[in-house]
Amino acid sequence: MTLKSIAQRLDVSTASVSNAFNRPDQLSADLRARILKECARLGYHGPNHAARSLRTGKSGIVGVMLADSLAYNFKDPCAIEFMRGVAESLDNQRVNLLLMPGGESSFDQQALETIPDCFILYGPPNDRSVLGRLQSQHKPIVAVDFTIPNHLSLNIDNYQGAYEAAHHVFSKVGTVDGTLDSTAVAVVGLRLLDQQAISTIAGRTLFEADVSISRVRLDGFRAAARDLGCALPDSLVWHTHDSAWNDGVEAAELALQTQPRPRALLCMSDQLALAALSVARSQGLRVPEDVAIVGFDDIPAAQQSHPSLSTVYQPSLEKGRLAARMVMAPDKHHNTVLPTKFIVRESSALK
Amino acid sequence: MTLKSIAQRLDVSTASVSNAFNRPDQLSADLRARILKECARLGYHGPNHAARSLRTGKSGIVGVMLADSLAYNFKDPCAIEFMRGVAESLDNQRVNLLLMPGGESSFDQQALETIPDCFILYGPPNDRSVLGRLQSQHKPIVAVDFTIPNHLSLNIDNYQGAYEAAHHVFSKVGTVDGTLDSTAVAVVGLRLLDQQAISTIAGRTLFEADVSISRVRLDGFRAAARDLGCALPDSLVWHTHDSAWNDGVEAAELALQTQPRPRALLCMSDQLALAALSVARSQGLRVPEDVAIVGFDDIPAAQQSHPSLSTVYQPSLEKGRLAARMVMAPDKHHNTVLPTKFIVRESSALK
DNA sequence: TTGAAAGCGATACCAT
DNA sequence: ATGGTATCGCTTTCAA
Repeated sequence: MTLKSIAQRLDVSTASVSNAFNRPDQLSADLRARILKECARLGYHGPNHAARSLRTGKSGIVGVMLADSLAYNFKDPCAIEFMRGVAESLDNQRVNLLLMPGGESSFDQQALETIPDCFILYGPPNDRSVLGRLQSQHKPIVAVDFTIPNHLSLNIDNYQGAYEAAHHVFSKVGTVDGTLDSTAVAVVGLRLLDQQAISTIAGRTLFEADVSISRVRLDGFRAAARDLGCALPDSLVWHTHDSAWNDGVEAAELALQTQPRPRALLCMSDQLALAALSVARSQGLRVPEDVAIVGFDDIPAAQQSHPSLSTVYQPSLEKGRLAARMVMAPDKHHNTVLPTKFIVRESSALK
Repeated sequence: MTLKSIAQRLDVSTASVSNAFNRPDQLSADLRARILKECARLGYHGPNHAARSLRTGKSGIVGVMLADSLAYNFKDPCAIEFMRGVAESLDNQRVNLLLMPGGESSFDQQALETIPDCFILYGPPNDRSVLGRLQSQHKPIVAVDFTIPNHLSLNIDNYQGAYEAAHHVFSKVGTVDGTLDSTAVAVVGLRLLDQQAISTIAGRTLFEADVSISRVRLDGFRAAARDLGCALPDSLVWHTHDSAWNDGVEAAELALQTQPRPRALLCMSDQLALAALSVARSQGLRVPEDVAIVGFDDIPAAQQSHPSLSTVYQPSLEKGRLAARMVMAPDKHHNTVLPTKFIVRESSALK
């Protein structure tokens, strides 16, 4: 069943059949009705996507490229909220969404990259080469949570959120009996270094702030400490590669092993913080009395945990919605930074 | 940059360039290396997907059609786990995934349906007409959580899980002082009727068991009650249209309003049960002492709630993995029913 | 091993 | 308002 065969059967031109589907104003209502009716009867359900796309150069699909594998992102509550926001905006515009992994890409994968009309990049793709490829297509691109020169970007105010969180924590536990305590606060960081292993950042080279949101968060932490006259030694800042439960557990165990034991843990994601919470509990530590714990993101589970988690709220859903709107109408938008907000809950509620 | 222009620049045939990408054995290693190198230099990143797909009739994409909108499914923990499973299997095979909404579809949407090489249908599509359209394409289809004649299907044992859950609940609260109590248990059901409004099923026409997994669960509940000599009156079985928080709250409020108040709530999803939990709490009811609550699915939040939620575990992740494997190799698979298992936790832990 | 050419299914220009 | 036809970029058969 092709458009052509339909045209022959009805003894009209292919153009008319095509127009019946795509440009109702180009033919009489009568003819259009007849064509559409016959198509339904013969089981022709409309133009083939590949052919139409080849001819028009458009696909009606927005590509959402994730930083790494799809499976990983389906485990990340922030990514899920983000995708939900994108889906919501796109649904409204009757546009479709192709999820693309940002890992190493074979030739077959690369062919995929030619499908979408525009791209939302959720974080810098693991495979750095895709960036150049996408740019060479000259299609709209929106970078989320990072920046690409000469393209729209959408970020959140990591610095401010981190600053507020750290300010709160340091002012609670940064001094002991009025004297500065440089061992009071440890950080469970995420992707601060270019390594898989969990370790402190002491003596290592950090990612720069322009490529790593974690680095920005760390800078926020540090600034708050400094402004309060406190210190945040590198030897108390831990790096993890993934935000997965196991990494959080391992890093939290190491962090809480330090002598003297830190009185607070600043975590760079709620997932890490939740894992830390469970480590603290299993070590018989009271939260927040023995150790305060603060997260980042404000995923749904943060409110539901016990104790509930103090954290930095970021508007993941709204970020997704906006990213979709931006990429659909790039000319009507500017680079944007969405606000974040520190939320005090039980896990840091020291008097 | 097209394959043809590359061929001209290098003074070779288009066939050779194509072969360089697709069939290394069809040309000398030297020539291939030269072609690939020049492509990289000139910024040709491989064949255009639409053209290749038009020509070969394959796309390297698996379509995952959800029952309704994408946004709705990104809110459903089961759907997310399922998609994660699919993504995991597909990642391994270097195949890609196109998420497709199963709601009402415009012509543009219908064009999308011609892209994938095969389809996973996660629940019966809201728009019933897509089923016929997909079938007429003669591509592999796997139906998940429902059945299509002459196509592979993958289900879970809803009946057994529901039976176990209800058996547990009725044997705890089904009799009072040794006499049968037909008001002991209410059901918060999901999509039992073809209506949006929340109501009991008394006097209404239920979906049949072959199109509604909820109906199967209800049948399991009923059978367990019957086997224990108890009753499950239609007037205590509530229907909701969505598994969203608000629906759960509303249905639970109505259910708990019945006089005498039910001693247990059998909910058809954990989302509904969690909402019921919160209703019970806000009414000052103790769970499980005043009212026991049981869910279905065993989403992650079920263990984390307080009290933790008794529920029927279903292997959503594994279901996704298997669905992907089935659709990629339909001949090697048969219709499958995955087991479910009732898990007792605190919300029904009556002695 | 390489090249020429047909054709995948649709669109849109240009005639009529 | 309708029809004829070149063309989108690529794959693949067949011949050289």
